[in-house]
Amino acid sequence: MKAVPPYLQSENHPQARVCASCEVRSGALFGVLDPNSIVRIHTDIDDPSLPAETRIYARGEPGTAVYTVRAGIVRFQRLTAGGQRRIVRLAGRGDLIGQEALLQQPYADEAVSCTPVQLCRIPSHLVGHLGQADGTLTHELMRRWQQALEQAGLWATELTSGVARQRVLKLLGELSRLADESGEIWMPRREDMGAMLGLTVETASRMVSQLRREGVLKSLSQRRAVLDPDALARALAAG
Amino acid sequence: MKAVPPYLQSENHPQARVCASCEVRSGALFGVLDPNSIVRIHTDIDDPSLPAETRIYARGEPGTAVYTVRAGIVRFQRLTAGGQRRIVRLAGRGDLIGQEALLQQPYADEAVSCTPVQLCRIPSHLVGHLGQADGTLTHELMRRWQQALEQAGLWATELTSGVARQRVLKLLGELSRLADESGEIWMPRREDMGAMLGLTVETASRMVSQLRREGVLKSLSQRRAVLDPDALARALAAG
DNA sequence: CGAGCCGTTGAGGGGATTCAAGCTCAGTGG
DNA sequence: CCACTGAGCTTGAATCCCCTCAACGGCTCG
Repeated sequence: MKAVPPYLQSENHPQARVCASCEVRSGALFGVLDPNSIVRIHTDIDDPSLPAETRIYARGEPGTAVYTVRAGIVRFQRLTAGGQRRIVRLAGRGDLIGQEALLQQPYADEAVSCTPVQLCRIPSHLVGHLGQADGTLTHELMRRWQQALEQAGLWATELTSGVARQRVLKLLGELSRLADESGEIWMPRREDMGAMLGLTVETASRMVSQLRREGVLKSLSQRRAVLDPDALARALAAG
Repeated sequence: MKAVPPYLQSENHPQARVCASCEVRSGALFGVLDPNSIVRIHTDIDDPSLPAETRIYARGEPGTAVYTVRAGIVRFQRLTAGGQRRIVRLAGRGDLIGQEALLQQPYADEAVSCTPVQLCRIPSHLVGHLGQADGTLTHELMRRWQQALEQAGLWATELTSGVARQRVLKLLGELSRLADESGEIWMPRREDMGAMLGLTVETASRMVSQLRREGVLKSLSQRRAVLDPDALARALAAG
């Protein structure tokens, strides 16, 4: 039988319930802090809900806060030296974004909501000087960093090479891993798919249309779709 | 006037001098540990020199050690689901590789030496449980993680989109940043260039030959070349 | 209902790939 | 010393895939 974490005992505090649910979803990033820290955090963190296509922070902006994604999908993007936009990876429920703020560094990418999102905004000064902070927290943070690096590698290897059809198929696979429990996936705008895969809007559109005709994909609305996992797997295997 | 770090005082120990030079080059990753830790480390670390094209570790292999690159160039690569090799990024002098070992995780990528390399092999158990370790060390480690993530993003944005000529030019720019003080750069095998840029061997070769004819590049040997920085900049700007 | 954005589809051209053939160069052994 | 060898590099020709340019339709919103 698991003991109730200290910060769940103060249920009267309005922020407590938010953090509780957050704890469930994000793997207890701050569940290891001592009660005093938790009380301080409860009073200072914000949990903004943002509409889709809202910029959370810009690349190069001084990093003042780190965020947990409680719901929705966030994209990280950058501008090429040539001025074109590239999406580097996506973050979903439970992911930590803007960690570089904890190092007093400017944000490395621009972060934009792809869907309506619910965040947890934690001012970086609250986490304090990381050296003095609790060891389990820093360990967890490093785990997050490694996870992000792994993700970046996966995107780089799987989504930037091969023919257009394969790239789109692999992206659909990734999107299904970010899906909520409804089984529906978020469908990016064609321009965003292009920026993720290094393709043009037209090519992305052609591939999606083709897959829809083949029954791999069924559109529910402009931004929602359902996949046929078997058909997807078969199409991927067919090379 | 800077005080002599503790581990430099035991100059009689053979490993001490290696670490001293390592400290200079890698930004004092372990310069912050207390003297006792340093002594322990001196006795247990290894500083292997490996020829080119040697695998340092494999993807998925249990991570038992972290390495500092003291000299040479290391590539991180992975296999696509389709079985083709992709190079995700490069590491050079002063970079830390295989950090995931510190989290008791398997290595995320395969690491292979591109040139003869000198490494510093630090068994992960020496760094101990990161939570209990010195705060400055964990802070420095997190900085390294962020640096790797930034690099990965740069590779993803700059080297995987645009026409082949531009990609090769940008790669040359990156290689010049990894160059030693001689002003010569390491020229990858064409197959490796392809794996870095998502191009075929032939296309990579054509682009290099073209740039050589234009005077952007001059080959000294199979694996060494010198760049004309101005010509490179002009070619990049010409779009 | 017009405006604007987004998605779709078509036609044509261009750039990368594919397939194929020489070439260079370092290493080997006669 | 030099032919032999094999791996890597280069170049050519043909094909194909993706990009570019363009037009059109659907949808939302003022």
